Amino acid sequence: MPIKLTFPDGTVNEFPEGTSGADVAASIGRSLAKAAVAVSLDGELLDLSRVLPGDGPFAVITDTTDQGRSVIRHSAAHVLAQAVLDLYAGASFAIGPAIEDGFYYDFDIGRGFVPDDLEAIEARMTEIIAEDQPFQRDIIAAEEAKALFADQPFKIEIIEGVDEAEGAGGTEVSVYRNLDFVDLCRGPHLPSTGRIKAVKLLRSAGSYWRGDENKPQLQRIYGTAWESQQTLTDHLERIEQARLRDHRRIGHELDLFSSPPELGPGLSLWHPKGGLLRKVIDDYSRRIHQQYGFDFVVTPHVAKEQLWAISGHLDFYADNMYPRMELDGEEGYRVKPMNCPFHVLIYRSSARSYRQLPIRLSELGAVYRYERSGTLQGLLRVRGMVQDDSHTFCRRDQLADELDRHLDFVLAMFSDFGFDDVEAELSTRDPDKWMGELDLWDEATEALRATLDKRGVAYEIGEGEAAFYGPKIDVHVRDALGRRWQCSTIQLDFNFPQAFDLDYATADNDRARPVMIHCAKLGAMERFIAVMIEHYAGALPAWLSPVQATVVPVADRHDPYAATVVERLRAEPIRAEADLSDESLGEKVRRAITHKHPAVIVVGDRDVESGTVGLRLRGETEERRGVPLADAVVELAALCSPPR
RNA sequence: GCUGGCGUAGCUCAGUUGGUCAGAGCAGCUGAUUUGUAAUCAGCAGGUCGUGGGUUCGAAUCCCUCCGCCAGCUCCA
Repeated sequence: MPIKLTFPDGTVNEFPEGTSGADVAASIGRSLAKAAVAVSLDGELLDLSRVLPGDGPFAVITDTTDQGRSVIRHSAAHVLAQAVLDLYAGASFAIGPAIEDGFYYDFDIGRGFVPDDLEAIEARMTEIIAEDQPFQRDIIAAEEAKALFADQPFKIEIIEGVDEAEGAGGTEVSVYRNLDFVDLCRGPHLPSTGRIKAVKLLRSAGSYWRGDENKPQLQRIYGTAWESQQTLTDHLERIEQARLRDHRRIGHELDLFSSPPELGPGLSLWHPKGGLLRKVIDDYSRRIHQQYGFDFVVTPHVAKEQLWAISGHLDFYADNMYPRMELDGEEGYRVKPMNCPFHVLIYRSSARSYRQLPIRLSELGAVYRYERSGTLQGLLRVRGMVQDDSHTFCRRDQLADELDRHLDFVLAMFSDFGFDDVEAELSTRDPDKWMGELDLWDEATEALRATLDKRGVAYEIGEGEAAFYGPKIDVHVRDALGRRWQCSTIQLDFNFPQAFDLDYATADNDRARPVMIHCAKLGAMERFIAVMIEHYAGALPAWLSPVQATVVPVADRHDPYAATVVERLRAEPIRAEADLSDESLGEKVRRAITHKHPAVIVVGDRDVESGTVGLRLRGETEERRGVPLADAVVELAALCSPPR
């Protein structure tokens, strides 16, 4: 019986029974057949050589698509495992998927891999690829597979766990062979190893079996594979570009902050330029919080340990808190890892009425968390940070509107900072770990979903990912290099109102419990600034630049005029500085440009005479001479004005 | 915390069978230069080669400890 395939263009084509994906690709065109790495039938990816089992929507997966590359990388992972098993007697192998931009495979060879190992492995992989070994798919009984992998404990565990993702399911499992190497795998794979045109091993690192730190530690090798040497080279170039944008590097070059070893890991010092940047962001933050109806509060850095017991932090967060401080004749104190208990105490400081709600308490609060040493990462993960934190207390009937307001706020804020590409994750109730009322959870989760839909934000659902005390939305921004960073979180909290027995008087003069929304907008200032630096490669938007204009006199005799220009700009106010150092003009211009100053203003004889300046904005390769000072001021004022 | 890597002047780095190996560029300081848009010239100064042990006639170079940093795992703003 012929099979009917629906092509991506909507046409339905008939093929005789026994037709393979490769046959179909060849019937469409030679170049397509050449670029094909797999096919998809009814949403399922199949090897090119597989006989198509039935009708359905059909597409050829080519090697330049994400899906195609993932097939290449998956096959490369197999070749990696093959090479490691060849080279290291007694090695066991675990799992090896394709990941974004590459692949990895986890092994146990009784020790770690060192760089020389990677070199040897990559050389062996190159041989296997040159041999162009065909990948061959087999379905075998689970019992047979267990015999086949008798000396491979991780594979046995996968088979016994009938892990579909690894090709095991029920009584049968699929395996892929090339030469004498065989691996459990769902597929699909390239027709042969020779189709891996470019591969490179990048690094090794420890990883835990099943991602569980209580299970054995394996050695993971990361690599990347591409359809051509050129795309591999381009990828490596992108990695290098990312390295050049590293906020630690740029932060030092622009003299924004430092983290000297004497200070302690995860702590940072903000130098004058960085301090100014912080101030600009703080000022902005206060303005927009005010516009969205938040009130400002200030709370201390430490509190009695008992407070953290009531809040539940000692039960659930103690591992991330700095240890107790002993004081003579007093109970212990703890440094705050969060601001919530304080804001709750402020709410509770007087009797609340339904008329007062919602109450939105906001604070740029410095918090300290004892993060495990291995997790620290520049300013992206620190132990001391300032959060733009808020806690909103509202009635249940106000919840949907409040959530919508919070999300609107967050989106407006990111947009002001130049991040328009945002994605969210909606975390829902963990059926085994939750507290409170079921219908409130459902209502709140629906409200979160509705506001995401209303604002048109793309989101994924993290089923069961919510903390026990409430569902949440995490908002991620995508930077110029396509990397995703989590910044905001909008989180319902059903625990605090109960733990602190919060209430308000209803219209009927009953007592009701308020709902609480915890929200960090930019998140941690340290992280957000790091993300911005990498996003903009240090060239921050003018309104954020610590120095907005550098005035360069051509010769000493122009210094007084330069000072006048600076004064005029500062009156705007524009953050301007004159460079009166004993350097050549070219050097001063270069210095201003490499320090990413948004505007360079050069003044010489002609400017002094006619009240003009030479203006060169960031990104412009040519200067504009003879611009009247007044015009330049207007232009720069517009350029440098904050969005709110 | 775990695995691997790294740690030489403020910064970027050279220094590989352990024996003038303590160097370069940039930054800094001093002097000269007064310049019209991405590096003016010269001189000077600057490091107990992360820390503490050990091996050796001799260690930046080999071994161990600790500290810090980087990549990843786990976790997460």
